This record gives sequence, C-alpha cells and structure tokens, in this order.
Amino acid sequence: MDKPTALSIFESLSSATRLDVYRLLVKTGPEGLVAGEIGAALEVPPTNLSFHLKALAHAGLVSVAQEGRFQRYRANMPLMVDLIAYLTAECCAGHPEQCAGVTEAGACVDAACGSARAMQ
Amino acid sequence: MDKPTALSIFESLSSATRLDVYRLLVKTGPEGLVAGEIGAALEVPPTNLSFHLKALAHAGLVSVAQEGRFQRYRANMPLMVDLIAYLTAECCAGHPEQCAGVTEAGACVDAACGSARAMQ
DNA sequence: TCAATATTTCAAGAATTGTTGTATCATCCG
DNA sequence: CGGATGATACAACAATTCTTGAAATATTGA
Repeated sequence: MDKPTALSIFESLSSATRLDVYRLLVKTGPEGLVAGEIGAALEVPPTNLSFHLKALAHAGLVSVAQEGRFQRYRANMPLMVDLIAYLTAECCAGHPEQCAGVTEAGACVDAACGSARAMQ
Repeated sequence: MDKPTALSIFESLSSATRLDVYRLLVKTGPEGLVAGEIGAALEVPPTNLSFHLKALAHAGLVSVAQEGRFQRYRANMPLMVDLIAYLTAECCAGHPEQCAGVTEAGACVDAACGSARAMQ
C-alpha cells in the first residue's frame, strides 16, 4: 500500500453513493451484484451509477466480471485490510514507546475481524 | 458509528494534504504537534492548513488542545478502529455462510494491530 | 502597554467532482 | 437478421471543494 493508493481509496468512499454501493457489496458477499441490481437497490440512475462504479473499480475496492451483457461487481475486502495496516503501521512500528495512548487500536482485532476469523 | 460519521471520515482523508496531516500525527503519537509544526513539516501555508485541520477535527479524526497561543493536534486512533468495524461488521454478521471468500480479512489482526497489541 | 507571534475567519476566485441526457457498444432472444 | 436490453462513453452544466490573501483574535514577552 502506497500513499496514492490509500488516497484513491478514501476518495472513492468519500461519496455517499459510492459508500452505499461498497457497503451493499460488502453486505452481499462473494456472490456480488450486477450493475442493474445495484442501481435498483440504491435508486441511482444507470449513467450515474456507472460513473461511481468505475471510480470504485479503479481504486480496486470492487472487482468486475462480465457475465454476458451483465457486469457483476464484488467488494474487494482484503484491500480495506491493507489500508488499515498502512494507516496504523507507522505509529507503533517507529516509536513503540509513544503508543501508550493508542493501544485501544487492539480492539480492532475483535471488533472488525472477530467473526471472520472465527470461520477460518 | 453511523453512515454520516463514516462518510465524514472518508471525506476528511480524501485530500492529500489531510491524509499527510493525519499520517504525520499518527506517526508522532500521543504527544501530537502544534499547528505551526505541522505546517513546517508539510510545507502547507497557515491559512490552508487551518482549513484542513478544521475538517479533520470536525470529523473527529484529530483532537485539539489549546496551549497558550498554540493549538496542539493529536490523531484519534480509536475512531479509525471504529470505522473498520463499521465497514466489516455487516459482511460476516448478517450472512456468515457467504464470507468464505473474504476471510483474508482476518489478516488485519496481525498486520494492523499486532504491534499495538503486543504492548498491552 | 505595545509589538510580535500563532492561529483562525472570511471572502473571492480557481479547480475539481458530481449529475444528467444523448449516443454508442455489445449481448441476448425472437 | 433485427429489435430489445444492460451497461458504458462522452459532453455540458451544476455543485462542491480547495487555495489564497487580507483582516481579526488571542496570547506572549519586552
């Protein structure tokens, strides 16, 4: 993860429409949704949805797979994981002695990933 | 964490300047930095920096403490942790059986929080 | 008190991003 | 083949955000 990548992820999710799309795809899981289903669920016009899906795909937050004349989109969860690693890595790595006040970050282990880990 | 809060976090970090500021503060740790130090480190003019710091503070990503005529800023790490929990919670919580393809998310445990947890 | 310093507020213009309609491309099905 | 459908590309306009300079506020130290 480098800075431009992190920036493009944040830019992608800084729009209400795109955040809705991403969350819908996260919620849907590995089966994903085709563009039309997303548009119907969120009531976004096709042209506009295509614009936002393109941005999400370009940032790598979603993947696209063609199915006949449909385009199926899926959330790319590992990228979000990488993003967090990128943001938190410098803190404790460089100056561990300064991190006393931010150790609550350990909570992410269970809050964010607990259920996923339990399945492995 | 609700949607408007998540959105405001992403909006805050979708600017290169603000991402730089936030990362600098994360790196600096609990002691934080006063506005002038941030501006000097990143070469951002005071007026512009103030604009971006206000946005970060409004989103809750940084806290401010007045010290005489200085304003000391610190990164709010726990909020980032909450954000991840918000984004990943729906996936595995609602339909655990669909999460087979995204279990790599468990990696965040060690990648992002390993060093912080080791200190507790 | 007075000048200097640290930071913020405000207003204006510049730059970027979001939205919409029309046109286009590719695929499916009769 | 040819019409219908799903989705995207392009262009124009609207809306938002960013940047900058001048002015204001508050604090410090001589």
